[in-house]
Amino acid sequence: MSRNPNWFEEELKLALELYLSKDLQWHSKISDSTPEVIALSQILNNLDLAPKNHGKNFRSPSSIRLKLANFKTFDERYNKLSLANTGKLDKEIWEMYHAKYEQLTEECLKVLREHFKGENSGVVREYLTRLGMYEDLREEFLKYLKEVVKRTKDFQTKALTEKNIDVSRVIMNSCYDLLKVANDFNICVGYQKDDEKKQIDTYEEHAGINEKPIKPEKKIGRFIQSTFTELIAHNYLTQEDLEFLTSEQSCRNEFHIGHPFIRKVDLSCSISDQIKDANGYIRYWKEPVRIKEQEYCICKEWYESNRKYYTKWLNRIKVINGINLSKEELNNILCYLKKNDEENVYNSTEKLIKKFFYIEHMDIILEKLIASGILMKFHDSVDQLVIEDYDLLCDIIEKTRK
DNA sequence: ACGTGTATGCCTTCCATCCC
DNA sequence: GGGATGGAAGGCATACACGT
Repeated sequence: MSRNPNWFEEELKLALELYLSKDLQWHSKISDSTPEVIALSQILNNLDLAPKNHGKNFRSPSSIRLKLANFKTFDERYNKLSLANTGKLDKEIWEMYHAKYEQLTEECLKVLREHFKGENSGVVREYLTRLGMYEDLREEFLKYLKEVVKRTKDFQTKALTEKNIDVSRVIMNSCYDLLKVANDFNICVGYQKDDEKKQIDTYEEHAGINEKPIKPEKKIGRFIQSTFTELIAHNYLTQEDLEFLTSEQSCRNEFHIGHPFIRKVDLSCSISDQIKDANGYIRYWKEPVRIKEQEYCICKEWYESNRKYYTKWLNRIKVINGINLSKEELNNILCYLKKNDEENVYNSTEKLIKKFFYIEHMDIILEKLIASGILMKFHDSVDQLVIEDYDLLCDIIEKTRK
């Protein structure tokens, strides 16, 4: 591949302008993805000075960074040499302009007006605006845009407490539209990166009244790994649970998966064969977990359709094994809650503590029932506790029955 | 010299197809 | 229709090449 041409005087002026406009901290953190570096690269690629049919690496962000590093060599603010082998012209341009930034800016504007032939959108426009190519109304506009976004978000928060679900939905959708327009504008003027756009998308799925914005769920595999490790860390699994999880039939019934949830492994032998099924296909994650002095591998064959079964089991384990109560006592509390619910009698923290005065730390137990999703505080009130997951409640009553 | 791009291989996730 | 099976595709870490 032919070598890129040496830097032209005009290009060096633009590079030096960027160099001088930034502080030492900025220089210490630049990379090929720094917006100003990208912008300058795009500008240099669109000067009519650039040779036709130049290679794709012509004045790439990497080369811009290198040129900036070259200027660093001359900079007295750095007490050590940055890069040797700087160009002769680099030195000349540095000597000519490093103490005359205002004059350099004028020169750069002249270069751009005469030689820049490219598009001026996004980061490039921002860069040119900084140099004074355009009047900057952007700053002013962005200030108002920020205020609009802030107020829109306030509306969203208020919509969460709106009692009429249809009204809530209409407000949420309108807010969503507004935020999307603001977001698109921010991206268009290079104020926000493309990947930050996702934050707005989560609002689209918002269901309305009394529900938190829906966050994208962890992928099933990661979800299993993180929550199961949490159970192990809290020592929630009993010997009986472990036997259940190593049984193919039990796991098929409970989780609808085709392999035992966990499989005992022998660390003295190679693990690679122990994570395979009878046909030699890998069905377990290779990193074993340690539970009660025994190593186990976790089944990796989880699909999104299994999530509901696993979550149900997980919540049950968290309540039954995570609340320090006998099954009988837990059953009493849950039956009482169920009965009240059926008779439209409301529950409150105070009332339940009073009723179960003989159980220690009833307040903590109620918090755990809320955390597990069985109960919820209606409109964040401690005075009114309602059943959030009736099925889970009944499921646990069934499991704790004598 | 060093950050970035690319290739590689292993591991994980998910999909298409088969079979009961 | 739904579970079992095989394998494709995706994800990720790592090594290495590249540019200047």
